[in-house]
Amino acid sequence: MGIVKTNAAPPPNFIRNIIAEDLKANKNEGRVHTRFPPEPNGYLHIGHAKAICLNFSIAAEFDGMCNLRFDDTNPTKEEEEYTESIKEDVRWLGFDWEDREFYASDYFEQLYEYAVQLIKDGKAYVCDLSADEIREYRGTLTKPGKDSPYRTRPAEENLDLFTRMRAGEFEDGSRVLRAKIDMSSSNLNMRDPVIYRILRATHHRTSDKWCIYPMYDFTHGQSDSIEGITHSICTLEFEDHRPLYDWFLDELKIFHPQQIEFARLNLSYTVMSKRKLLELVRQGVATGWDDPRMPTISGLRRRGYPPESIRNFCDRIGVAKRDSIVDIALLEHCAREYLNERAPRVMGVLRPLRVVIDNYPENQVEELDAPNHPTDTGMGTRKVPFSRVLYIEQEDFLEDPPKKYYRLAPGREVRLRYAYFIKCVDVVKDEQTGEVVEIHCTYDPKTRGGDAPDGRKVKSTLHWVSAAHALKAEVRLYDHLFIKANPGAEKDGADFKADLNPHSLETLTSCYIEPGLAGALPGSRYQFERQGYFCVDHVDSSGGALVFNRTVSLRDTWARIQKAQKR
RNA sequence: UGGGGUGUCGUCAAGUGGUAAGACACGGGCCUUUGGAGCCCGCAUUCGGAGGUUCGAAUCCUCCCACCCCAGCCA
Repeated sequence: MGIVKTNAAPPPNFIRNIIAEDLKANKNEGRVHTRFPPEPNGYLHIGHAKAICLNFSIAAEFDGMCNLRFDDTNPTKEEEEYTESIKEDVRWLGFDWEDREFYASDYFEQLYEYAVQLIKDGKAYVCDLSADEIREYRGTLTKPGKDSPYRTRPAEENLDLFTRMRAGEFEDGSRVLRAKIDMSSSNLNMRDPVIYRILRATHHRTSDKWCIYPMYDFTHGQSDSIEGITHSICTLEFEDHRPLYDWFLDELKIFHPQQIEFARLNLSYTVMSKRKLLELVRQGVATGWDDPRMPTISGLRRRGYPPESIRNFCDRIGVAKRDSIVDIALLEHCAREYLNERAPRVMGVLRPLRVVIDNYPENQVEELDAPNHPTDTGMGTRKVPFSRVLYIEQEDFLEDPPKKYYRLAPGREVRLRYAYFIKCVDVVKDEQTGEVVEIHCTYDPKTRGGDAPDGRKVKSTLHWVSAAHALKAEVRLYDHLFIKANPGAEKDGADFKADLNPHSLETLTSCYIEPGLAGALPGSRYQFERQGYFCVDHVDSSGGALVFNRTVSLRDTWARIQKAQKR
């Protein structure tokens, strides 16, 4: 079957309903066969993930199959690099197309034969009009087009010309093969569409074998037909093309898949078109397709999103026909939900503040026990070293705390997670700037492990790290790529890049993490307690130098309280 | 102003003539050695609008309005 066992059955949607009905009516002898048909001209993004999950999970649900097929009909835009990345991404998402890896270019010979068949049937003709002329003859949305003077060429002449097009006798763009349909159709796709063009470009798979290439519209439906696809699921913009695909299939008298269209995914605070994504990459706004701020699969992977969380997201957003923008908060929620269960807990201080425990013996080091997960005891425990000099988070100490601030302040006692209660007794400031550079505390030896035998409570628990033992690390904090939910949508013709978030990346280079993280594997994911989920960057972590990408922060109630207080 | 689509909570989205699921977000409470997690509660008298049919309409009919897609030898 070729499908990874994923979540429970995804929720129903109109496409599944249609297929269920078809099955009930024994259409296609009860066979369900889908396909994911990317063009290898860019990297996959989360919108593609929606299509991938839909096609593969439908196949799984109805005991069918799902093919991977590259729609590689335009050699000027397509590259090997892209097909490799696409395969990697689909695999990483957890899907398996087994031996059904196909290319539209596999069908070039067959497609050529189909074209010949159309010519012989008087349903296609070679047109000598230039591109500009074809555009003129096409008419407009409100005005019908007019027939090409070459429309009435006899079949034998068309056949001869088409053969010679293939043989390379004519210049690029000098002639074209067109379907003979209806120049006055209200559907522009039916106004004698071009189905073959002369194009001398080296194809990444067929090399220089061809100098004519079929158009997508002449390729897609027939490729589905050849593969026996029962349900061709695609996005809304192809709804207008369906009559054309139907026309080809009917004229050619070949197996007729059923096309069903759904709305593509839009996510708030990002962009999803390959064109825009490519622009961000080319102009260096993003460091590459796999920049962790990108909505690409490779970007999300590098950011630390587990594939399970993406699949779950795709199940939850539903499938429908209306244009919509899904709140990116749902994606983030899916990551938190999965990671909360699976990510080992660890302590890391992002913006260190030095803490000296005055009454702790100078050279003493204790190895304290810390569970790797608050509820899943199966994840075991680890030792964390504690000593006289520690680092805590700068924001966890305030000399003059506002109302509802529970953390450390002069004279106040808090708990260091898995360690001791400490009380702040002194503050050292920079004489020039007045900035707090170090604080002094005392600890209560009787609170080892974090509980006071006398039952006294503290209002907060802080994460920490032993200065002498901590590892230095770089941490990259990410925020939404754009400051607008729908970038570039405010005013007409506005450049979407005007809405870029200037603070989408914050790099922290002097973070301290607990020593147990030494040798953490690239791609491994942790929760830094009280901070968020982090993933070891597999590109920039090298040798002993660890670089962490923040996947998502934890929900931050304190931040919300602060926001409310400001208002 | 041609054709094809779509309009249900802040955001997604079920619902297909029997009286508005669910999720995220948001608000409140409980609990807590992560201000995390978890648990509980609240959150559309109303389905783009106006008429009509019906005992009964988000669902059927009529008209209107808004938004999206199409004039590549791109996919």
